Amino acid sequence: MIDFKILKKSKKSKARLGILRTKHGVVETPCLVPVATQAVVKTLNSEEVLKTKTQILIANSFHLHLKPGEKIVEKSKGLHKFMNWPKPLMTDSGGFQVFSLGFGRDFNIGKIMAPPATFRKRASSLAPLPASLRVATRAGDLPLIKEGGHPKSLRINNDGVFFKSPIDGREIFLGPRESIKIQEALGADIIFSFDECTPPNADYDYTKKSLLKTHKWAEICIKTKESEQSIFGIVQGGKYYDLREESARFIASLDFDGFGIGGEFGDDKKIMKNMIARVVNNLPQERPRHLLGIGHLEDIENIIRSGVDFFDCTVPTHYARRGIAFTKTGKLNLSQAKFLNDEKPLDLTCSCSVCWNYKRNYISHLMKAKEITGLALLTFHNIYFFNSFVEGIRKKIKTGKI
RNA sequence: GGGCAGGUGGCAGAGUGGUCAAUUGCACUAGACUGUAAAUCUGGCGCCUUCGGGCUACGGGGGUUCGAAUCCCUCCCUGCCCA
Repeated sequence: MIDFKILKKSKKSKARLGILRTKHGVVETPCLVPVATQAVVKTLNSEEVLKTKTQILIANSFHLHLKPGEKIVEKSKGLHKFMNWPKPLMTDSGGFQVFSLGFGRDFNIGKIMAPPATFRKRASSLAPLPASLRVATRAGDLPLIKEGGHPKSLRINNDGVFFKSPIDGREIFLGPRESIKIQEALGADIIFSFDECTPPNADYDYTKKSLLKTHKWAEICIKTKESEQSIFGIVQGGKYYDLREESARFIASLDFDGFGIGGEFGDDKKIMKNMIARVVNNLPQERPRHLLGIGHLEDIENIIRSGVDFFDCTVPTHYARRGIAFTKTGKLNLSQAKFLNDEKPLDLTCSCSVCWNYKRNYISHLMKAKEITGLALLTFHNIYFFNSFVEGIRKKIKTGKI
Protein backbone atom coordinates (compact mmCIF):
# COMPACT_ATOMS: atom_id res chain seq x y z
CA MET A 1 0.00 0.00 0.00
CA ILE A 2 1.41 3.33 -0.97
CA ASP A 3 0.12 6.84 -1.09
CA PHE A 4 1.63 9.25 -3.57
CA LYS A 5 0.97 12.96 -3.42
CA ILE A 6 2.25 15.58 -5.80
CA LEU A 7 3.28 18.65 -3.83
CA LYS A 8 4.24 20.82 -6.74
CA LYS A 9 4.23 20.74 -10.51
CA SER A 10 6.88 22.72 -12.32
CA LYS A 11 5.80 25.44 -14.68
CA LYS A 12 9.04 25.17 -16.62
CA SER A 13 8.99 21.45 -17.32
CA LYS A 14 7.12 18.26 -16.56
CA ALA A 15 9.08 17.91 -13.33
CA ARG A 16 7.15 17.48 -10.15
CA LEU A 17 7.82 17.35 -6.45
CA GLY A 18 6.13 14.51 -4.66
CA ILE A 19 5.93 12.47 -1.52
CA LEU A 20 5.41 8.77 -1.34
CA ARG A 21 4.13 7.25 1.88
CA THR A 22 4.67 3.58 2.61
CA LYS A 23 4.49 1.34 5.67
CA HIS A 24 8.24 1.79 5.97
CA GLY A 25 8.34 5.54 5.78
CA VAL A 26 8.18 8.34 3.28
CA VAL A 27 10.16 9.10 0.17
CA GLU A 28 10.60 12.54 -1.25
CA THR A 29 10.55 12.55 -5.03
CA PRO A 30 12.16 12.87 -7.51
CA CYS A 31 14.36 10.22 -6.04
CA LEU A 32 17.27 7.99 -6.95
CA VAL A 33 16.76 4.35 -6.03
CA PRO A 34 20.15 2.73 -5.43
CA VAL A 35 20.38 -0.86 -6.53
CA ALA A 36 20.62 -3.71 -4.04
CA THR A 37 20.25 -6.64 -6.42
CA GLN A 38 21.12 -9.37 -3.95
CA ALA A 39 19.55 -7.63 -0.96
CA VAL A 40 22.69 -5.61 -0.41
CA VAL A 41 24.21 -2.46 -1.81
CA LYS A 42 27.44 -4.13 -2.79
CA THR A 43 30.29 -3.30 -0.36
CA LEU A 44 28.06 -1.52 2.19
CA ASN A 45 25.94 -2.72 5.07
CA SER A 46 22.48 -1.31 5.65
CA GLU A 47 23.50 1.04 8.46
CA GLU A 48 26.05 2.58 6.16
CA VAL A 49 23.51 2.94 3.36
CA LEU A 50 21.25 4.79 5.78
CA LYS A 51 23.94 7.46 6.05
CA THR A 52 24.05 8.08 2.30
CA LYS A 53 20.71 9.98 2.13
CA THR A 54 19.19 6.91 0.50
CA GLN A 55 15.43 6.81 0.88
CA ILE A 56 14.54 3.59 -0.89
CA LEU A 57 16.33 0.60 -2.45
CA ILE A 58 15.51 -1.86 -5.19
CA ALA A 59 16.34 -5.57 -4.96
CA ASN A 60 15.94 -8.23 -7.61
CA SER A 61 13.50 -11.15 -7.67
CA PHE A 62 15.40 -13.28 -10.13
CA HIS A 63 18.68 -13.09 -8.26
CA LEU A 64 17.04 -13.61 -4.86
CA HIS A 65 15.04 -16.50 -6.25
CA LEU A 66 18.31 -18.18 -7.20
CA LYS A 67 20.10 -17.22 -4.00
CA PRO A 68 19.00 -17.70 -1.27
CA GLY A 69 15.49 -18.43 -2.57
CA GLU A 70 12.45 -16.38 -1.58
CA LYS A 71 11.40 -18.97 1.02
CA ILE A 72 14.46 -18.17 3.10
CA VAL A 73 13.66 -14.48 2.95
CA GLU A 74 10.01 -15.13 3.76
CA LYS A 75 11.03 -17.14 6.82
CA SER A 76 12.99 -14.10 7.99
CA LYS A 77 9.76 -12.09 7.75
CA GLY A 78 10.65 -10.45 4.49
CA LEU A 79 13.42 -8.47 2.86
CA HIS A 80 13.30 -5.54 5.30
CA LYS A 81 14.11 -7.74 8.27
CA PHE A 82 16.36 -10.05 6.27
CA MET A 83 18.69 -7.23 5.21
CA ASN A 84 18.02 -4.96 8.16
CA TRP A 85 16.75 -2.15 5.96
CA PRO A 86 14.02 -0.17 7.73
CA LYS A 87 13.11 2.12 4.87
CA PRO A 88 11.00 1.46 1.75
CA LEU A 89 11.97 -1.22 -0.73
CA MET A 90 11.15 -2.17 -4.28
CA THR A 91 11.82 -5.44 -6.07
CA ASP A 92 12.42 -5.73 -9.76
CA SER A 93 10.50 -8.49 -11.47
CA GLY A 94 13.25 -10.35 -13.32
CA GLY A 95 12.22 -8.82 -16.62
CA PHE A 96 15.59 -7.19 -17.08
CA GLN A 97 17.27 -10.59 -16.77
CA VAL A 98 15.27 -11.73 -19.79
CA PHE A 99 17.45 -9.30 -21.67
CA SER A 100 20.70 -9.33 -19.72
CA LEU A 101 21.00 -13.13 -19.57
CA GLY A 102 19.59 -13.52 -23.08
CA PHE A 103 20.48 -11.24 -25.95
CA GLY A 104 22.59 -9.11 -23.64
CA ARG A 105 24.88 -12.05 -23.08
CA ASP A 106 24.74 -13.25 -26.71
CA PHE A 107 25.92 -9.93 -28.05
CA ASN A 108 27.85 -8.88 -24.97
CA ILE A 109 25.96 -5.61 -24.81
CA GLY A 110 24.30 -3.47 -22.21
CA LYS A 111 20.81 -2.18 -22.61
CA ILE A 112 21.83 1.17 -24.05
CA MET A 113 23.40 1.49 -27.44
CA ALA A 114 24.39 4.37 -29.63
CA PRO A 115 21.92 4.62 -32.47
CA PRO A 116 23.39 4.76 -35.96
CA ALA A 117 23.19 7.95 -37.94
CA THR A 118 20.39 6.49 -40.02
CA PHE A 119 18.40 5.87 -36.89
CA ARG A 120 18.94 9.39 -35.64
CA LYS A 121 17.22 10.71 -38.71
CA ARG A 122 14.31 8.34 -38.54
CA ALA A 123 13.84 8.34 -34.81
CA SER A 124 11.98 11.61 -34.81
CA SER A 125 9.29 10.22 -37.07
CA LEU A 126 6.74 7.56 -36.28
CA ALA A 127 7.87 5.36 -39.15
CA PRO A 128 9.29 2.01 -38.13
CA LEU A 129 12.85 1.18 -39.09
CA PRO A 130 13.31 -1.04 -42.13
CA ALA A 131 14.06 -4.56 -40.95
CA SER A 132 17.22 -4.70 -43.00
CA LEU A 133 18.86 -1.89 -41.11
CA ARG A 134 21.86 -2.83 -39.07
CA VAL A 135 22.47 -1.18 -35.75
CA ALA A 136 25.80 0.49 -35.23
CA THR A 137 27.33 0.32 -31.78
CA ARG A 138 30.54 1.41 -30.16
CA ALA A 139 31.77 -2.14 -30.58
CA GLY A 140 30.99 -2.32 -34.29
CA ASP A 141 27.91 -3.53 -36.09
CA LEU A 142 25.36 -5.83 -34.59
CA PRO A 143 22.69 -7.68 -36.49
CA LEU A 144 19.19 -6.50 -35.86
CA ILE A 145 17.09 -8.92 -33.87
CA LYS A 146 14.08 -9.63 -36.02
CA GLU A 147 10.68 -11.04 -35.21
CA GLY A 148 11.09 -14.71 -34.28
CA GLY A 149 14.66 -14.16 -33.17
CA HIS A 150 15.56 -15.82 -29.90
CA PRO A 151 18.51 -15.67 -27.52
CA LYS A 152 20.87 -18.66 -27.26
CA SER A 153 20.81 -19.21 -23.54
CA LEU A 154 17.13 -18.87 -22.69
CA ARG A 155 13.74 -19.56 -24.25
CA ILE A 156 10.99 -16.99 -24.30
CA ASN A 157 7.44 -18.05 -25.06
CA ASN A 158 4.02 -16.53 -24.51
CA ASP A 159 3.82 -17.76 -20.93
CA GLY A 160 7.21 -16.71 -19.69
CA VAL A 161 10.90 -17.45 -19.88
CA PHE A 162 13.01 -20.55 -19.36
CA PHE A 163 16.27 -19.38 -17.84
CA LYS A 164 19.34 -21.46 -17.36
CA SER A 165 20.54 -21.01 -13.83
CA PRO A 166 23.99 -19.41 -13.82
CA ILE A 167 24.62 -21.38 -10.63
CA ASP A 168 24.06 -24.99 -11.67
CA GLY A 169 22.68 -24.81 -15.20
CA ARG A 170 19.24 -26.14 -14.25
CA GLU A 171 16.26 -24.71 -16.03
CA ILE A 172 14.29 -22.04 -14.21
CA PHE A 173 10.92 -20.92 -15.45
CA LEU A 174 9.82 -17.40 -14.69
CA GLY A 175 6.56 -15.97 -15.93
CA PRO A 176 4.24 -13.27 -14.61
CA ARG A 177 2.71 -15.57 -11.98
CA GLU A 178 6.05 -16.89 -10.78
CA SER A 179 7.54 -13.40 -10.58
CA ILE A 180 4.65 -12.07 -8.53
CA LYS A 181 4.74 -15.03 -6.16
CA ILE A 182 8.44 -14.49 -5.60
CA GLN A 183 7.98 -10.78 -5.06
CA GLU A 184 5.15 -11.41 -2.61
CA ALA A 185 7.37 -13.72 -0.62
CA LEU A 186 10.14 -11.13 -0.61
CA GLY A 187 7.71 -8.53 0.65
CA ALA A 188 8.99 -5.22 -0.72
CA ASP A 189 6.71 -2.19 -0.54
CA ILE A 190 6.59 -1.85 -4.29
CA ILE A 191 6.85 -4.66 -6.81
CA PHE A 192 7.08 -4.60 -10.60
CA SER A 193 5.18 -6.49 -13.24
CA PHE A 194 7.10 -9.06 -15.24
CA ASP A 195 8.19 -7.74 -18.63
CA GLU A 196 10.65 -8.44 -21.37
CA CYS A 197 13.25 -5.71 -21.51
CA THR A 198 13.73 -5.59 -25.26
CA PRO A 199 17.28 -5.56 -26.57
CA PRO A 200 18.59 -2.31 -28.03
CA ASN A 201 19.15 -3.93 -31.41
CA ALA A 202 15.61 -5.31 -31.69
CA ASP A 203 13.82 -4.31 -34.86
CA TYR A 204 10.32 -2.87 -34.96
CA ASP A 205 8.52 -6.18 -35.41
CA TYR A 206 10.41 -7.94 -32.63
CA THR A 207 9.79 -5.02 -30.31
CA LYS A 208 6.10 -4.94 -31.14
CA LYS A 209 5.60 -8.64 -30.59
CA SER A 210 7.56 -8.51 -27.35
CA LEU A 211 5.46 -5.57 -26.26
CA LEU A 212 2.22 -7.52 -26.69
CA LYS A 213 3.69 -10.26 -24.50
CA THR A 214 4.70 -7.75 -21.84
CA HIS A 215 1.16 -6.33 -21.93
CA LYS A 216 -0.44 -9.73 -21.53
CA TRP A 217 1.93 -10.52 -18.68
CA ALA A 218 1.02 -7.21 -17.04
CA GLU A 219 -2.64 -8.27 -16.92
CA ILE A 220 -1.70 -11.61 -15.41
CA CYS A 221 0.50 -9.91 -12.81
CA ILE A 222 -2.35 -7.76 -11.62
CA LYS A 223 -4.68 -10.75 -11.41
CA THR A 224 -2.10 -12.87 -9.62
CA LYS A 225 -1.18 -10.40 -6.91
CA GLU A 226 -2.90 -11.15 -3.59
CA SER A 227 -0.73 -9.12 -1.25
CA GLU A 228 -1.19 -5.54 -0.18
CA GLN A 229 2.03 -4.57 -1.90
CA SER A 230 1.83 -1.86 -4.51
CA ILE A 231 2.57 -2.88 -8.04
CA PHE A 232 4.02 -0.87 -10.91
CA GLY A 233 3.34 -1.84 -14.52
CA ILE A 234 6.16 -1.53 -17.05
CA VAL A 235 6.01 0.35 -20.32
CA GLN A 236 8.18 -0.99 -23.13
CA GLY A 237 8.39 -0.18 -26.85
CA GLY A 238 12.10 0.27 -27.49
CA LYS A 239 13.04 3.35 -29.45
CA TYR A 240 9.85 3.43 -31.48
CA TYR A 241 7.65 6.37 -30.64
CA ASP A 242 4.40 4.73 -31.69
CA LEU A 243 5.11 1.56 -29.69
CA ARG A 244 6.06 3.61 -26.65
CA GLU A 245 2.77 5.48 -26.82
CA GLU A 246 0.77 2.34 -27.45
CA SER A 247 2.43 0.67 -24.48
CA ALA A 248 1.94 3.64 -22.18
CA ARG A 249 -1.75 3.82 -23.04
CA PHE A 250 -2.26 0.12 -22.49
CA ILE A 251 -0.35 -0.13 -19.22
CA ALA A 252 -2.07 3.04 -17.99
CA SER A 253 -5.43 1.40 -18.63
CA LEU A 254 -4.65 -1.30 -16.07
CA ASP A 255 -5.02 -0.86 -12.34
CA PHE A 256 -1.39 -0.27 -11.45
CA ASP A 257 -0.30 1.85 -8.48
CA GLY A 258 2.49 3.35 -10.50
CA PHE A 259 4.43 2.87 -13.70
CA GLY A 260 7.84 1.73 -14.69
CA ILE A 261 9.40 2.76 -17.96
CA GLY A 262 11.75 0.05 -19.16
CA GLY A 263 14.10 -0.66 -22.02
CA GLU A 264 16.15 2.03 -23.66
CA PHE A 265 15.95 4.89 -26.08
CA GLY A 266 19.44 4.95 -27.52
CA ASP A 267 22.14 7.14 -26.06
CA ASP A 268 21.00 10.26 -27.85
CA LYS A 269 19.95 12.31 -24.86
CA LYS A 270 17.53 14.49 -26.77
CA ILE A 271 15.66 11.55 -28.22
CA MET A 272 15.56 9.94 -24.80
CA LYS A 273 14.08 13.04 -23.26
CA ASN A 274 11.44 13.39 -25.96
CA MET A 275 10.52 9.76 -25.80
CA ILE A 276 10.15 9.70 -22.02
CA ALA A 277 7.99 12.78 -22.29
CA ARG A 278 5.76 11.03 -24.81
CA VAL A 279 5.37 8.05 -22.52
CA VAL A 280 4.67 10.24 -19.52
CA ASN A 281 2.02 12.16 -21.45
CA ASN A 282 0.09 8.93 -21.71
CA LEU A 283 0.33 7.99 -18.04
CA PRO A 284 -2.01 9.22 -15.30
CA GLN A 285 -0.63 12.39 -13.71
CA GLU A 286 -1.36 11.47 -10.12
CA ARG A 287 0.57 8.20 -10.00
CA PRO A 288 4.32 7.76 -9.63
CA ARG A 289 6.59 6.96 -12.53
CA HIS A 290 9.79 5.03 -12.28
CA LEU A 291 12.39 5.06 -15.02
CA LEU A 292 14.13 1.71 -14.88
CA GLY A 293 17.88 1.47 -15.07
CA ILE A 294 18.76 4.94 -16.26
CA GLY A 295 20.58 7.55 -14.26
CA HIS A 296 23.96 8.72 -15.41
CA LEU A 297 24.66 12.01 -13.70
CA GLU A 298 24.16 13.94 -16.93
CA ASP A 299 20.81 12.20 -17.52
CA ILE A 300 19.25 12.93 -14.17
CA GLU A 301 18.06 16.47 -14.65
CA ASN A 302 16.69 15.63 -18.07
CA ILE A 303 14.69 12.65 -16.96
CA ILE A 304 13.29 14.57 -14.02
CA ARG A 305 12.29 17.40 -16.36
CA SER A 306 10.55 14.77 -18.45
CA GLY A 307 8.33 13.89 -15.52
CA VAL A 308 10.09 10.97 -13.87
CA ASP A 309 9.64 10.55 -10.09
CA PHE A 310 11.88 7.56 -9.40
CA PHE A 311 14.82 6.09 -11.20
CA ASP A 312 17.17 3.31 -10.27
CA CYS A 313 20.64 2.98 -11.67
CA THR A 314 23.75 0.94 -11.01
CA VAL A 315 26.05 3.73 -12.11
CA PRO A 316 27.00 5.17 -8.69
CA THR A 317 27.67 1.75 -7.18
CA HIS A 318 29.00 -0.04 -10.23
CA TYR A 319 31.40 2.74 -11.20
CA ALA A 320 32.63 2.88 -7.63
CA ARG A 321 33.82 -0.69 -7.90
CA ARG A 322 35.74 0.24 -11.02
CA GLY A 323 37.53 2.91 -9.05
CA ILE A 324 35.54 5.89 -10.26
CA ALA A 325 34.33 8.71 -8.07
CA PHE A 326 31.75 11.24 -9.23
CA THR A 327 32.46 14.83 -8.36
CA LYS A 328 31.19 18.30 -9.16
CA THR A 329 34.05 18.66 -11.62
CA GLY A 330 33.61 15.29 -13.33
CA LYS A 331 34.58 11.68 -12.87
CA LEU A 332 37.86 10.73 -11.21
CA ASN A 333 39.51 7.37 -11.80
CA LEU A 334 41.19 6.70 -8.50
CA SER A 335 43.13 3.80 -10.00
CA GLN A 336 45.33 6.35 -11.73
CA ALA A 337 48.70 6.76 -10.09
CA LYS A 338 48.50 10.55 -10.18
CA PHE A 339 46.04 10.46 -7.28
CA LEU A 340 48.67 8.96 -5.01
CA ASN A 341 49.99 12.49 -4.74
CA ASP A 342 46.62 14.15 -4.34
CA GLU A 343 45.67 15.09 -0.80
CA LYS A 344 42.31 16.60 -1.61
CA PRO A 345 39.04 14.92 -0.67
CA LEU A 346 37.20 13.18 -3.54
CA ASP A 347 34.94 16.20 -3.95
CA LEU A 348 35.75 19.51 -2.36
CA THR A 349 32.10 20.42 -1.92
CA CYS A 350 30.79 17.07 -0.70
CA SER A 351 29.84 16.69 2.94
CA CYS A 352 29.81 12.90 3.10
CA SER A 353 31.86 11.17 5.75
CA VAL A 354 34.28 9.82 3.16
CA CYS A 355 35.04 13.32 1.91
CA TRP A 356 35.40 14.50 5.52
CA ASN A 357 37.73 11.77 6.62
CA TYR A 358 39.71 10.48 3.66
CA LYS A 359 41.90 11.84 0.91
CA ARG A 360 42.28 10.85 -2.71
CA ASN A 361 45.79 9.51 -2.13
CA TYR A 362 44.55 6.99 0.42
CA ILE A 363 41.65 5.80 -1.70
CA SER A 364 43.94 5.58 -4.70
CA HIS A 365 46.33 3.47 -2.64
CA LEU A 366 43.46 1.16 -1.66
CA MET A 367 42.50 0.77 -5.32
CA LYS A 368 46.08 -0.03 -6.35
CA ALA A 369 46.43 -2.46 -3.46
CA LYS A 370 43.07 -4.02 -4.34
CA GLU A 371 41.76 -3.46 -0.86
CA ILE A 372 37.98 -3.81 -0.74
CA THR A 373 37.58 -0.88 1.62
CA GLY A 374 38.49 1.36 -1.29
CA LEU A 375 35.45 0.07 -3.15
CA ALA A 376 33.29 0.65 -0.12
CA LEU A 377 34.49 4.24 0.37
CA LEU A 378 33.85 5.05 -3.28
CA THR A 379 30.44 3.40 -3.18
CA PHE A 380 29.47 5.39 -0.11
CA HIS A 381 30.61 8.66 -1.62
CA ASN A 382 29.01 8.05 -5.02
CA ILE A 383 25.60 7.23 -3.55
CA TYR A 384 25.77 10.20 -1.21
CA PHE A 385 26.88 12.41 -4.06
CA PHE A 386 24.07 11.27 -6.37
CA ASN A 387 21.49 11.61 -3.62
CA SER A 388 22.73 15.11 -2.84
CA PHE A 389 22.56 15.94 -6.53
CA VAL A 390 18.93 14.83 -6.71
CA GLU A 391 18.20 16.65 -3.46
CA GLY A 392 19.51 19.78 -5.18
CA ILE A 393 17.12 19.21 -8.05
CA ARG A 394 14.20 18.84 -5.65
CA LYS A 395 15.17 22.20 -4.19
CA LYS A 396 15.29 23.72 -7.65
CA ILE A 397 11.81 22.45 -8.42
CA LYS A 398 10.62 23.84 -5.11
CA THR A 399 12.05 27.25 -5.85
CA GLY A 400 10.80 27.22 -9.40
CA LYS A 401 14.19 26.99 -11.08
CA ILE A 402 13.40 23.77 -12.91
C1' G B 1 87.21 -28.24 -6.76
C1' G B 2 83.90 -31.59 -10.19
C1' G B 3 79.09 -32.49 -12.79
C1' C B 4 74.51 -30.67 -14.70
C1' A B 5 70.90 -26.87 -15.89
C1' G B 6 70.20 -21.88 -16.90
C1' G B 7 70.91 -16.32 -17.89
C1' U B 8 65.36 -12.96 -23.18
C1' G B 9 61.84 -6.48 -22.58
C1' G B 10 59.30 -3.97 -15.10
C1' C B 11 58.21 -9.44 -13.61
C1' A B 12 57.03 -14.49 -15.20
C1' G B 13 57.94 -17.11 -19.49
C1' A B 14 57.91 -18.57 -25.26
C1' G B 15 61.27 -18.49 -29.32
C1' U B 16 66.39 -21.98 -30.74
C1' G B 17 69.94 -19.25 -38.03
C1' G B 18 66.20 -14.97 -41.81
C1' U B 19 58.82 -13.91 -41.77
C1' C B 20 61.90 -11.20 -34.27
C1' A B 21 61.35 -4.96 -31.71
C1' A B 22 60.67 -10.55 -30.19
C1' U B 23 54.11 -15.29 -28.80
C1' U B 24 51.63 -15.11 -24.16
C1' G B 25 50.34 -13.84 -19.05
C1' C B 26 50.98 -10.33 -15.08
C1' A B 27 52.09 -5.40 -14.02
C1' C B 28 51.71 -0.55 -16.00
C1' U B 29 48.74 2.92 -18.99
C1' A B 30 44.31 5.23 -21.56
C1' G B 31 39.17 4.62 -22.65
C1' A B 32 34.36 2.10 -22.23
C1' C B 33 30.54 0.49 -18.68
C1' U B 34 22.90 3.11 -17.39
C1' G B 35 16.32 -2.43 -13.94
C1' U B 36 24.82 -5.00 -11.14
C1' A B 37 29.86 -8.62 -13.22
C1' A B 38 34.31 -6.06 -6.78
C1' A B 39 37.70 -6.74 -12.41
C1' U B 40 34.78 -7.43 -18.01
C1' C B 41 35.75 -5.40 -22.98
C1' U B 42 38.87 -2.28 -26.30
C1' G B 43 43.51 0.35 -27.29
C1' G B 44 48.69 1.47 -25.81
C1' C B 45 53.14 -0.48 -23.64
C1' G B 46 62.26 -0.01 -26.07
C1' C B 47 63.78 5.07 -28.15
C1' C B 48 63.07 8.54 -32.25
C1' U B 49 59.91 9.64 -36.51
C1' U B 50 58.32 14.34 -41.78
C1' C B 51 54.59 7.50 -40.13
C1' G B 52 58.09 5.85 -45.43
C1' G B 53 61.14 4.39 -41.79
C1' G B 54 65.47 5.00 -38.56
C1' C B 55 68.24 3.62 -34.03
C1' U B 56 69.47 0.51 -29.81
C1' A B 57 68.23 -4.43 -27.86
C1' C B 58 67.65 -11.32 -25.85
C1' G B 59 74.22 -11.54 -19.23
C1' G B 60 79.63 -9.15 -21.01
C1' G B 61 83.37 -9.60 -24.86
C1' G B 62 85.02 -11.91 -29.32
C1' G B 63 84.02 -15.06 -33.66
C1' U B 64 81.33 -17.90 -37.84
C1' U B 65 77.61 -16.26 -41.56
C1' C B 66 74.94 -12.39 -46.81
C1' G B 67 72.10 -12.67 -42.08
C1' A B 68 72.59 -14.50 -34.90
C1' A B 69 68.16 -14.02 -29.21
C1' U B 70 69.20 -18.62 -31.90
C1' C B 71 75.83 -21.68 -33.93
C1' C B 72 81.23 -21.48 -31.86
C1' C B 73 85.03 -19.52 -28.17
C1' U B 74 85.73 -17.00 -23.72
C1' C B 75 84.52 -14.44 -19.32
C1' C B 76 80.87 -13.20 -15.55
C1' C B 77 76.54 -14.57 -12.82
C1' U B 78 72.45 -17.91 -10.83
C1' G B 79 70.28 -22.68 -9.33
C1' C B 80 70.68 -27.92 -8.28
C1' C B 81 73.75 -32.30 -7.36
C1' C B 82 78.62 -34.53 -5.93
C1' A B 83 83.25 -33.69 -3.09
